[in-house]
Amino acid sequence: MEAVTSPPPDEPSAPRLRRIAHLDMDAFFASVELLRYPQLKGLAVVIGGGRRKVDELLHQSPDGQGLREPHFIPVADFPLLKDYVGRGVITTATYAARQFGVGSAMGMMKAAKLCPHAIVLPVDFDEVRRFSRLFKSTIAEIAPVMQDRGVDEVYIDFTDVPGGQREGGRVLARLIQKSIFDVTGLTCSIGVAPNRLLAKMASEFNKPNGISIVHEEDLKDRIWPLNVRKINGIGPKAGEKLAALGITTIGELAAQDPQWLIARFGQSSGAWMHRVAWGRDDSPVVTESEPVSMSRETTFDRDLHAVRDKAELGRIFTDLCERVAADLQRKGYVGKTIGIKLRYDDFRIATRDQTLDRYTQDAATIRRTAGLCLKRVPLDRKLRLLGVRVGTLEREGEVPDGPPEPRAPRVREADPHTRPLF
DNA sequence: AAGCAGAGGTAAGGTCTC
DNA sequence: CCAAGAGACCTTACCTCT
Repeated sequence: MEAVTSPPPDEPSAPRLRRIAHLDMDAFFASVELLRYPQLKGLAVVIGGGRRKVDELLHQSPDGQGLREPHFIPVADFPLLKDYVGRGVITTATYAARQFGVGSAMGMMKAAKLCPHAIVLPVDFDEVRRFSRLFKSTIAEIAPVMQDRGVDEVYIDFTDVPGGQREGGRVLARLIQKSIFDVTGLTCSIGVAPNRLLAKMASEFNKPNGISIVHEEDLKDRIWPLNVRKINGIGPKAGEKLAALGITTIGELAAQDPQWLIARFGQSSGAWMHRVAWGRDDSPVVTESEPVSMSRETTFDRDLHAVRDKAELGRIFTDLCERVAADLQRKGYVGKTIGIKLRYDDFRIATRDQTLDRYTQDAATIRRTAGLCLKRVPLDRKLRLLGVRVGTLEREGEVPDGPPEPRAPRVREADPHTRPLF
């Protein structure tokens, strides 16, 4: 038996509890922009969805030569406003702009009306990604079991990290918060709880720059009073359906008979709803995962007609295929299921796909297969969006080679009234 | 010839998230 | 005529094989 040289970081006699953290960067996109352009602090700023034209306009010098710092243009002062921002949406807005009712996913035109003096900035995705990598690597050095959840969010398993048990995780959360601020100058909010589900809700309790600790026994007091929409996975549709059934809070959801929920939401969703309302979730923090699909899609500047705008559509289509192919090649993946997506002028969506008998990352193959998909979809309405997707991905080089028994693709007949157009 | 059950794949649509 | 883009996952239906 060797002598104890230093005290263990956590209470030695206490049982080790599962402690999961959810970390959310505060107003990430806007904060990154403000770091770069501090002169905008306190002003109404809307950050646009990266429409190419907005980007061009803001970075173009007045004489049309070369790139420069973005102009700070109030949205109302855009020349040919509609041409530039007509179909774009706001990614995020600063608090000063939010006061006017401007918010995420709102159309730019609407934002222009609500807050004409707001400054428009294009999203600088490279810069956002740079800060994303920065804060994530900072976390990973302290707590290696970390799961990506988009650019500004992660889950962290505190259970076996030194300090992860102290004060329910508060000590480690503080350390991570401080480290991120030291490295990036950005603040974040952290929730620590027995599982991911509760941690995600907890991280919202004390924003911005806050820490919130939730224990099993807090369920009744702190979770059940919340609206069901606070549950990650209950969106507008399910929220509305629950409301129509007279269920508003998580507590009311928890009070329902599981079978009653299953009868209304299906086996999987119904059972899941009951589980999460009781705060139950044993999903692990997954440190790495493989992509399932890659896609490219674009909304046109104006609605396009399959016949009249055939040439333009064809160019866009080819370009999308080439971009997906380039993405696959750059990231080292091949895929087997080729699909298209289109959105009509009335916003209805149609998708078609076809599974090949061999994996590919080749633009021409993708283009050819996607073209077949396109023939199976009605093209009598104008289109506003076109997308190309490649699914059933495998890492390049690790592909089970060739099909044992190539099966003829089961393809539904194209509508006889629709002609293959491009 | 018809029927059933279960597994696994394919296809289409939908929901949800950031 | 306000309403992006990328990705994951679910449900339902249908097909094939055993």
